[in-house]
Amino acid sequence: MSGADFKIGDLARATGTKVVTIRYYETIGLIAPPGRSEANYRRYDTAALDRLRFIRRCRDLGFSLGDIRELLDLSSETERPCDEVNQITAAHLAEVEKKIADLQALAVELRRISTSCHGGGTISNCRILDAITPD
Amino acid sequence: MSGADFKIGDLARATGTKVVTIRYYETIGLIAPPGRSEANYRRYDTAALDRLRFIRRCRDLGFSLGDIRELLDLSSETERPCDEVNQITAAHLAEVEKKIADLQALAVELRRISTSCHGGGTISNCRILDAITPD
DNA sequence: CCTTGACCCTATAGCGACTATAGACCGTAC
DNA sequence: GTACGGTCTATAGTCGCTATAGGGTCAAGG
Repeated sequence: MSGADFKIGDLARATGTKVVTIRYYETIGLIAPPGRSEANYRRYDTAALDRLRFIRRCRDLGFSLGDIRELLDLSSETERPCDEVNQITAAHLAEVEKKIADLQALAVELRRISTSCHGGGTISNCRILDAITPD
Repeated sequence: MSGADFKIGDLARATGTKVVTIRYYETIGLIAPPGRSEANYRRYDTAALDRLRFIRRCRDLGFSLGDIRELLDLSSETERPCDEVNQITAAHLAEVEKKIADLQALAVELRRISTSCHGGGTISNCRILDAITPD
């Protein structure tokens, strides 16, 4: 069935996650403690691989571990309405868009500040520090 | 000279910084420990106010406390070349621009994922979860 | 004079999402 | 047998705060 049998390092390579991070996900209960080998090594099956891949993908999309926990919980309650998933996604998108807007405003200011330096001067007549200084 | 005499709460209000944050800046050595009143209250002068205002402004511009420390150190070494200030600013700008690009790529994906939901379904046939799931 | 309330003090722990370190065990190739 | 890479646990550190507990100080009002 869920045939293959991975050590934590295999899982790490297969998902692009660091070994310590996988163990961290276990300690916070995001993934279940797997079985152990004779030598007390963690042994994962393909279900664990799929779950971790999903988690990684969500992290790449910028979801928080809290969001991911909700998405994983929802994904197993097949009768709940899909709307809840969409709400999480939409809220996250809104956050990302806000962050972009904030950073763009920041970049405008930083460019203005940066161009105020025309090189060669000393700190004592530094235009950048003037530009940063309030008033 | 540096006439006025502020309690920490006054400084907080004047700069839009929380009291605990000011004390935190003191513990990490970003601002110097000020004098104390009879009752052991911190007492700040206008130089401290200016320094904290500068720090706040830099934080609003997204500089790390490490960067701010360097900027403050540089600002007192009046004979050093201004280039070092510009380098810090330029590096920060580059980071901000990279973050914007990353977030924009993310937003594109999230919008694609979000529009795959057409409402009313249940988790079992949720297109969003499909869209997030790798492969 | 006493109480109330707003302010101040220190010390410590917690947040998110890891990352780093120390010290030990396991398993295979030479 | 020993060197190397992988695994184990436990603990502390990162960044920039924020929260909590348990006090002391001070001015105004009753």
